[in-house]
Amino acid sequence: MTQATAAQTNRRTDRYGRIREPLTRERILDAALRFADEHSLQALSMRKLAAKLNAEAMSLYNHIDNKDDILAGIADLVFTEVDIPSAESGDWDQRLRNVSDSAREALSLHANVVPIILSGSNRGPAYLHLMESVVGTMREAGFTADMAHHGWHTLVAHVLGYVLQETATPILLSANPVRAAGSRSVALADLPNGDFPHIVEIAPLLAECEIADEFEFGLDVILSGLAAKLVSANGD
Amino acid sequence: MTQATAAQTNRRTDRYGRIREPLTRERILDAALRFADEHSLQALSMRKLAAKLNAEAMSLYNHIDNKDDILAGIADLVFTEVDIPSAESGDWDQRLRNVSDSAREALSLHANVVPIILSGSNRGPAYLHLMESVVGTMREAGFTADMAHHGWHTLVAHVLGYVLQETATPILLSANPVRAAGSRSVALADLPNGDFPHIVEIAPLLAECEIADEFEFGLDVILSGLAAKLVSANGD
DNA sequence: CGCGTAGTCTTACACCGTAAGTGAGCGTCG
DNA sequence: CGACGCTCACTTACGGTGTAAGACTACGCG
Repeated sequence: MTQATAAQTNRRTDRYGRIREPLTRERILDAALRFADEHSLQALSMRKLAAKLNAEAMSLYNHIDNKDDILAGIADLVFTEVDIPSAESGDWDQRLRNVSDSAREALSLHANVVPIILSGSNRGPAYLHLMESVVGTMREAGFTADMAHHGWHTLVAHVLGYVLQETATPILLSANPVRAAGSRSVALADLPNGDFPHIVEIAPLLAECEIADEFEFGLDVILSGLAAKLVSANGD
Repeated sequence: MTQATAAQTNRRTDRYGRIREPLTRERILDAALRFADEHSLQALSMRKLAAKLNAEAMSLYNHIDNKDDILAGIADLVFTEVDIPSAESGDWDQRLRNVSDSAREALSLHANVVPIILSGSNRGPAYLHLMESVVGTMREAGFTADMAHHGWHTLVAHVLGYVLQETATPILLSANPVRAAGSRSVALADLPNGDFPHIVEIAPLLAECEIADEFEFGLDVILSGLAAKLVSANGD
């Protein structure tokens, strides 16, 4: 049963005799991720996704459980793109920095998918692989299991929190107003200066800042904080 | 059950003569938040929300723009519940700690709403008020506008990142499997021990840990990091 | 009284996720 | 070879969604 020949004979023709690549879970998830990247999550529907694959909506269900399955699938696909540093690629803190940067980059590249990841209910193999690597790095660096656990949480919070701001803050700065609970519309441009002096003051910084630099700033804070804990623990 | 007389003049009767409280933006958002808390965001539909208010779906549109407006509204409503410490309530770092804690608590109390907040597109007046207070606290503590800007981002990332994990991690620990990109199902319980030794090692910690403590751990790291930057900046 | 206006309701439309059932093409076996 | 059964894409259908359009009702005011 070689896979190769199996795939070959799996080529089918549609009812009009045209040769067509068979549907696969992989092909579906791939198309779904591309669709989400190009358009938006909201726009991703079974029918439209199927159309991209020259198929009908219901055909997808032969390969995936339901739409949530697709969403979880493309979320994990994103984690697939995170570079996991090899064990010999530097000190523990450098490795953590690298993997954090890579994760941030992967998430940023697929900003539309971020909400799925943020809503949590999807921890696939790629995510677990990443987690294993990070926790392992810390353990090998000498952190106790408890500290590694803390460190993992802190790093995840940092990465997710920043990606979040990266995808979200532009809205605050855009000209179109933001309506909310008080039934009032607010745009940063026309904030009543008297009410929000400090926001107005840092508004230019918000607008022009490289979020990547912000990210690095916070990562520094966290990694040096962790290093300090490591030293003090070893010292005792 | 007699209604409050305050609303007396606004009282209307429906077509069958029954007295009914008139719809308001406030009442709608209130009901929407309660509905989301009790059920889920997915379950929140215009028709069901209207039903809760003894009205029809289309009636809601007299008071709100569209469903997104409702979502943004309840997101901002959550920020309304964050305690903003007064200027005299302690040192800057204590105030930042308090407001961070309060924000985390408010978000945790409305876990179902968190995805809206995380998806970003909603920065209402309550959010701005909160932001103003935090940035103001830092500025008054002596941070430069630039540093306050950094600090704001770091704190937001921390709070959001943690709330996220608080609402998400239980799933990793639950018994039901997680399917993802590789078309494999994974549950923490039956991870192949050889493949993920470090995850397995800290699994009990993940399961039993108080996320609130984790949060405090990271907050310590960040606040002390900020304090260090403040001192060194003043020193120069 | 009659008019304007604000608020609610009914109806309708296009679209959604997906349950159920149909049928075509293939591999396998007698 | 013919017949079976399996895989998989298809069609159809159902109950749900958000919301545009317009009809109706009840109120405040001149």
